Amino acid sequence: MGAMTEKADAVPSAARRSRKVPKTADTLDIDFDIFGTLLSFYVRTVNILVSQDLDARMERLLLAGGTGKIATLLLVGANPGIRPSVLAHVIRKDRSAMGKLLDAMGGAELVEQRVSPAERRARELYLLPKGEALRARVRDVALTQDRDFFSVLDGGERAQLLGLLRKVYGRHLDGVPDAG
Amino acid sequence: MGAMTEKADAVPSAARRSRKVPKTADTLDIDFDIFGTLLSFYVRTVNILVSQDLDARMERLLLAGGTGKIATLLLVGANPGIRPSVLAHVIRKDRSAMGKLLDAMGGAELVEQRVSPAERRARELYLLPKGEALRARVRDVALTQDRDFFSVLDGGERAQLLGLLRKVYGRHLDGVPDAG
DNA sequence: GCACGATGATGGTAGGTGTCCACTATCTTC
DNA sequence: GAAGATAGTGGACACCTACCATCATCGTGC
Repeated sequence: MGAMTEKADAVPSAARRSRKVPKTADTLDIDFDIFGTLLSFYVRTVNILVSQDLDARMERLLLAGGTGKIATLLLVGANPGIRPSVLAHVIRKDRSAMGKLLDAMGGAELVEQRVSPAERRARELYLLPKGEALRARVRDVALTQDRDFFSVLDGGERAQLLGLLRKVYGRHLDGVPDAG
Repeated sequence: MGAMTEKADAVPSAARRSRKVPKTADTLDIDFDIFGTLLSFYVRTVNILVSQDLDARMERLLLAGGTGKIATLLLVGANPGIRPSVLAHVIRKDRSAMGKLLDAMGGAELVEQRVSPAERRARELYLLPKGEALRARVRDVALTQDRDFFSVLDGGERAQLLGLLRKVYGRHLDGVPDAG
């Protein structure tokens, strides 16, 4: 394909590979109106794009879906004993949905729940050996995907974007440390 | 509540209002591991937060859900005659899902589809009077919500975030103009 | 002029996700 | 000891995404 809308890049994302560009209409003269200024539109659409790309790369590791599975592996791995309610809070997931995901991951022998000796209502979460093994691989893929997907940004821009998103996240989520 | 995790802000977001902070566990000493450096995690979580806030503000205007409803109103309004396939592409939505949303919006007398005289396979989209009226109100709410939600950022930071997200968006979506 | 491949839209389906609520066990406060 | 709050569980429901098959239409090549 000529120089038209093709974009040179080394790593095709999942969105790029799927045939999405309409062929018999010009998509280059769209008037975005205020959309061009809405952060929420861009956050949403970039999220869709990065999620599809990440899911495509993870699908052989994680097999089935499970929004929050990656986050759970990584955060439980880094915080053995973390509670479902804390995990749900940090990743902004409904508590009962969190419980269901943990049940599924327990069934897959990735995570186990133990009653907290400090408080018998609460559970502590720990990775099982299969979970530890998967965590290592998920970590590698996640880091690589993040680097590749956002490679259009140079190092300084990447740090800027991270800082700004963290600032927004920190502002809207109570009781969460400044991550990093 | 003391100075603990309460954050001073003028406009409580939907996420802030819902009781999400675990009460009997410390959430401030979480080790984010690599998550603290993953743009994808922040993009995803900020998206959840901003979507919930936006949905809360829009719910009386839009009544039922409809991911893409806001985008459709604004983009069809700004581009009368736009095609479903183009719209789907720009907002990264499955074409058949786009069609279903348009059917629902047609049923609500917000949007109409006309066979394109240029190509009878294609449809052109136009807002109906109810859609135009709703568009005006949705626009106001969207602009206000965006300003309030991202108010932790100053003007320069906001412009930075917008520029960086646009750059990522433009890189991963073929055939889309630099919005703005 | 016709066959074939491509395109735009439509309809159907399956699976996954998010949200909310009721309930139980447990803990704290009065 | 009662009452209210908390952590977790289970169920229900609505919504969303993704994919595929199908049809009408269009463009291209022979």
